[in-house]
Amino acid sequence: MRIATWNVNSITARLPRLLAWLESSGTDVLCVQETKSTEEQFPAEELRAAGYESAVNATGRWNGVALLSRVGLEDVVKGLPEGPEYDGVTEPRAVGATCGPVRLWSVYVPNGREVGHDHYAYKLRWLDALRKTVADDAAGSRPFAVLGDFNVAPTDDDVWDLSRFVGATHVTPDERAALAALRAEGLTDVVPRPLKYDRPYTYWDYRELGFPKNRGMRIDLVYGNAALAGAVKDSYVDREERKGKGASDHAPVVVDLDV
DNA sequence: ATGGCCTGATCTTCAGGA
Repeated sequence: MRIATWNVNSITARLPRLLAWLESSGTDVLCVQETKSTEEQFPAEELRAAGYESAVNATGRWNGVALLSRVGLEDVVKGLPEGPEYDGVTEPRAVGATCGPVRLWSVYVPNGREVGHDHYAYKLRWLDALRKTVADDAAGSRPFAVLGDFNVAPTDDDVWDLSRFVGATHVTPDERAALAALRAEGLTDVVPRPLKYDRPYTYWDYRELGFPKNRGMRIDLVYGNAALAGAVKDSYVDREERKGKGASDHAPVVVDLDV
């Protein structure tokens, strides 16, 4: 079984590439982030024609997440039950479902903007709400994972030049502690192998030739419980999908499971 | 070549991304 996560940066703009990639990669379940769509705009019919059911949590031009599955889609939960609001709004950043033998969450963790910003405090509260939401499944015996754009680089090796991130979000001790607390519930960081160079970056800024210069970050993560992590046969970053015209600024992270 | 982005909506300008 092949599962994957991909921040597509607009599912409408990415639809041709998304459909082509689903077919070429043979992915069974894809966790999608940044749909930048309403649920009405979401291309569920096109995906259904390609063989995928959709579970969508999306409200408009910002955020938006989905689960696409061709192996079943049951017990859908939209949003974190105890998730915090930002500016009085509960943003669409999480959706969970059971897809055949595995239960998965697709998440888009808040960016944080700047250390000390209200959005940064919101990011930390959001990660704690995620931890509480997944604790039971993380400790359970059914294969389970949280996949998505975590907007945190877990280690110093997960950014292309640490000196460029002094004082910035994504690398602070508090953000990394929030990931550690998530792992402490029983989740393992399933680190993919890079297809090129030595580090498995998943995001490269559109600006300043970030991708050609391999100025990347590993912020799209797969956190699996023991049953899922133990079933991993392979995992890689499909950097080929970051190439060319009409690419997202994130590449898919693929995980092959023997389940 | 010493610069260099992309998206959708508020739409020729902006917020947000990280």
